Amino acid sequence: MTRSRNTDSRLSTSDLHAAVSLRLAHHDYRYTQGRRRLVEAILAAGQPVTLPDIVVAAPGLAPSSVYRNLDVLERSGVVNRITAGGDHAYFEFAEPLLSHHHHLVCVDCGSIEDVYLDDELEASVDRSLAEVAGRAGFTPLRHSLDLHGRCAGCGSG
Amino acid sequence: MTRSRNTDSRLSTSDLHAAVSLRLAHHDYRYTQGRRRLVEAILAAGQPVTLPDIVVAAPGLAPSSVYRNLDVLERSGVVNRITAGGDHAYFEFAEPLLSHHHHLVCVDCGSIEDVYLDDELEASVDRSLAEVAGRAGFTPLRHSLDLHGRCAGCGSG
DNA sequence: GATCATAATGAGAGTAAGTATCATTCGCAC
DNA sequence: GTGCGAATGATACTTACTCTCATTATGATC
Repeated sequence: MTRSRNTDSRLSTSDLHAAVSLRLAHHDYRYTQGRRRLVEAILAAGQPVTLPDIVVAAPGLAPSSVYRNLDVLERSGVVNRITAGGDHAYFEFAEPLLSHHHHLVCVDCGSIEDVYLDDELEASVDRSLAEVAGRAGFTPLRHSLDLHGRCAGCGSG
Repeated sequence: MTRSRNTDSRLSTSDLHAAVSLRLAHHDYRYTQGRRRLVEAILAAGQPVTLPDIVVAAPGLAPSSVYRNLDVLERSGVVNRITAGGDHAYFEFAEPLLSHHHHLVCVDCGSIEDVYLDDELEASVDRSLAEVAGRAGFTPLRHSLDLHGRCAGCGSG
């Protein structure tokens, strides 16, 4: 298990709840018990999770509510949806609740791990993307840079 | 409509068919009439397309066969599947049938446009990704660098 | 703390992208 | 031309996700 900046970049639980509450309030959403438990399930995972992951980790949560609330959290900028091609979408905290990072996506098992690149490269990427976006009349919101391959568990087969 | 290197980076139709035929043969697949028409529909689009795009453009093709054949083409390295979160997956020719590029993904309408970055930046990205992949015991196959935002048609709203 | 308007919940029905099935047809080798 | 295995395509199926709606929780106001 590689130790990444992931662990360090997390807010404390109380800070996280405060930040989430603020963002939900800004969109006129309530921070209910179910949403709090959902946020804690994602926090506890420490990596991108699918709906089944969440329901297993927090059996009291109804799948339909989890789907609905993941949508609410995404709309409020609390959570990002990662659609990497597997059966399920993955969810993780959005910036700046989790600092800017990218993903190692395993083409075999579908697992997703967070990785961090140095700021200089990120800046170059943003500059280049801004340039090509400008040419296309495209308004950038965020970029995603994922590495697809085989995770340590699945081997290089 | 922005003019990109997209148009220039395409092979001629006959070269494309030859390359596809080779790749299919290498995987013991036949290059049938239906697969040929599918390839031509993707070529004619000149950008990533969904299954409905293909079926509309080539009404003679049966959806079930198109799905199956897109799978065959993906397995043979002819086509890449892009899952960007919309309702449908997008398909386009894989490298080197189409030269290495990235995507502008519209968060409103879901459309995907190809863009090209300079080789120096690509090299830096690859170096950095190789480094973090190595630390995680991850075997890289390819990277995807997509810019999410709003396309010229959807505005900055 | 009680009341109330409104939002959230959750069980289940519904939707639709994509896959599996299988009898028929096609393509290639001989 | 014959024959065998692969490809086709209509259809049934699977399943991730969404919608519905009666019930319940939430937070503001008194």
